Amino acid sequence: MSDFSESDAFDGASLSARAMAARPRPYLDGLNPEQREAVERLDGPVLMLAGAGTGKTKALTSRIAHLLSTGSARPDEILAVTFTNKAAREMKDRVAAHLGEAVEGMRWLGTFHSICVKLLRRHAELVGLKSNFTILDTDDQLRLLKQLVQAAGIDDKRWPARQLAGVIDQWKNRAWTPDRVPASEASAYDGKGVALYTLYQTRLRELNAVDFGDLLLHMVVIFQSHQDILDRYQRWFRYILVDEYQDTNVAQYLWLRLLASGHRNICCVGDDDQSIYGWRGAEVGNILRFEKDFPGAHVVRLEQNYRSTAHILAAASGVIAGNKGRLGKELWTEAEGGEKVRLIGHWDGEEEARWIGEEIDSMQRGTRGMRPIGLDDMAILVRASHQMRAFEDRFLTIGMPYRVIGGPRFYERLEIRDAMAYFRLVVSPSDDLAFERVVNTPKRGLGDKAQQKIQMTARENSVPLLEGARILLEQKGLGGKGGAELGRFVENITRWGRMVGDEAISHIELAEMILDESGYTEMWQNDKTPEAPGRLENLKELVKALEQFENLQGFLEHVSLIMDNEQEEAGEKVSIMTLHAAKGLEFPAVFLPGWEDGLFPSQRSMDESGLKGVEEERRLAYVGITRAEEICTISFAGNRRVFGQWQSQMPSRFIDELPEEHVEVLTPPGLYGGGYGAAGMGVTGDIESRVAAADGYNSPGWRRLQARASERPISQPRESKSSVIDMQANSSHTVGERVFHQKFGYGTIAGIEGDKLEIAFEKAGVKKVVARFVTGAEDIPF
DNA sequence: GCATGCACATTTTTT
DNA sequence: ATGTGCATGC
Repeated sequence: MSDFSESDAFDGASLSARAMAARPRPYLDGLNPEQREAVERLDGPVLMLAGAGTGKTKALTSRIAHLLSTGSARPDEILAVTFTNKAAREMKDRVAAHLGEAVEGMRWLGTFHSICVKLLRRHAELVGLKSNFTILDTDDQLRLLKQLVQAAGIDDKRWPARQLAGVIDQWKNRAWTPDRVPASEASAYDGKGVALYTLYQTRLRELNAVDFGDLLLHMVVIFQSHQDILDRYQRWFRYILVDEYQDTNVAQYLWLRLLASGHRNICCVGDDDQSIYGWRGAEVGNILRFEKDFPGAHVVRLEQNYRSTAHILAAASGVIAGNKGRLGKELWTEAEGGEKVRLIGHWDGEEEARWIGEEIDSMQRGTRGMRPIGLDDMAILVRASHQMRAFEDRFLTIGMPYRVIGGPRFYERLEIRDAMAYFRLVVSPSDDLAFERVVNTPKRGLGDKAQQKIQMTARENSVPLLEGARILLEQKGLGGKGGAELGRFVENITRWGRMVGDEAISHIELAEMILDESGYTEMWQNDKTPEAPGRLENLKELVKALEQFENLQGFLEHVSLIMDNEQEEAGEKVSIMTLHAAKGLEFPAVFLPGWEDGLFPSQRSMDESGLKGVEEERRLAYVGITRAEEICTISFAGNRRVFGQWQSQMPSRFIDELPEEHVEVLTPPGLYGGGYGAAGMGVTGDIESRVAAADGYNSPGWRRLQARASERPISQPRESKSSVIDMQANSSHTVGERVFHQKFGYGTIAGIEGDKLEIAFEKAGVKKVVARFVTGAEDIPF
């Protein structure tokens, strides 16, 4: 058991601890034996191997409840780390459900990054920073690196700054400071990687800024070089809990190991079979090595699944069994019955999207004698985001409501970053990155030349850019329109800066004033692109978000780490997302399209990481299948447009790994039956070789699919019926009318069929769209 | 300083 | 196909 000599507070608290322990523990009810073990074994290292849908969060939150109610730790003595804000919030909510207000005391429940910010603000001076350092997002980071690359006289065409950013990130993920980068990396970025990394870190220090990677890295450095500080935290954090341990990188691992090395009361929860972030530095090795790192560790396996049918679990198990070096775990369920995993092949990607659209429609209406499934309970999970396009196009055409999960997040949007840069500059006039971002946005006639002059003046006087601009103007170094505009800009920023602490104006009014008087709002009002109205809407949202903060500084402080302000629009919708984004979610009905070699598993992953790459892709397949509760439909297409070129596709190798007895092969309407030639309209390329490729493919599923399909006549897809254009249709639209569509922008109506409009879009080409998704162009409020 | 055209690449993504 | 980033020309 654990080493209690460390804990001086414990004995004194034992009376209250005993009293606490005597209280009922409702949170233990409803746990299965394994969960209960994971909850009750508080001391010493514990590895909770929690398969998909096995009640991991329940066990984790019950464990926290147990720690608190047995008096083993006070709320602020528990360090509980997650990867995402969403996970942290969920954990907090669920602990609150057990314990009520006590969660508020859990100051150390959060993401790796948010906890490190708190710690680093306390000890910033140890790494040459002030405690009010700013956190750069990836955008700022890239612009900074671009400047350094250019200053070093490097051809950034051959050596893009983006690549350097990647290299540095990977190094930081491995907790390598510039002086610790191993010699084997010397050739990185044309041999100049390490030098530029050094330069970059110096520049960050000058700017009193850190990037995301630094948050962890700096704390590891501080812990490693200041034993006294480490000691303090080792004693303070009496219990450590880590969620999604399989996703930790080296820096995070070192950070945890340092903190846990005293009492070793660390409980890591994870699933090696769901490690899908190797490409961004996660080390599956961390979880595989746990028992070596923490000798005597107790391993608990949660294998009873409460989510999916037996067929779905068997299919997932069948696939993941192909991986080597697993910790070993097999999901099982008490639930009986259920449909087999469904497998279907299509002619091409568009056909696949059309079929899935129809399938969703029929599931929603409860045809085939099944209970209807709501759109919110269905999801399409793709390997790569470009696959989403086919579905979006199709759904817009048939009027199927959908939502895309992931994509650019609120605070990553252009207009939000611009607005934030204005706020940053007003609050801290020395924020050069913010200055650069907005000095010519909206256009103020300040191009490269003018900006270089500002840079030069600032450098000569060793002052920030804003101050440099002021000096330049005093020296009459910039005339004409640009000079006048710059003068107004500098004067405005200064004026707003004085208002920051002013009682007479709220920070919300100030924010509105900044956006209006800078001309930023106006810029978007004059913009006629389809995105403009949305951007104005987002700016309003941003100002609204300010209400929850006392002042601008407080707002800026928080926003840098909380980038997940996903607001949920109402209404039943099918979800479309990547497999990565789906981790942790579940849906009664799941569609897994695009199971073709090269797409999934992705060619790039295989090329770059070989067998390791395939194994990570296989885990992705496992994650995908285990998202489904009742119906899981896997599909692939024989032909797909890849980078604008038609390519014939081989079904994914993972399809062959599905256990046949748990799979039902569906027959697509009129597909392979007539052979390849008959259906090959509009398809370029070598048909013979595709037939040969298909013949060479001998999986049971494929052969059965071909055999069954050949018994059926070829039916035509519905949409290809010749379109009767009815000018008299009872529609509020007329042919020739100019209209606006949220997604496709402006266009002219070319034809009307019932409730569908055929529209020639200016940008997006000719599309058929359901009429209610379209407004008259004049109705758009500009 | 800005608009237009051409080469280019193109997975997955949190903080 | 399609968007991005850069170079060229006005």
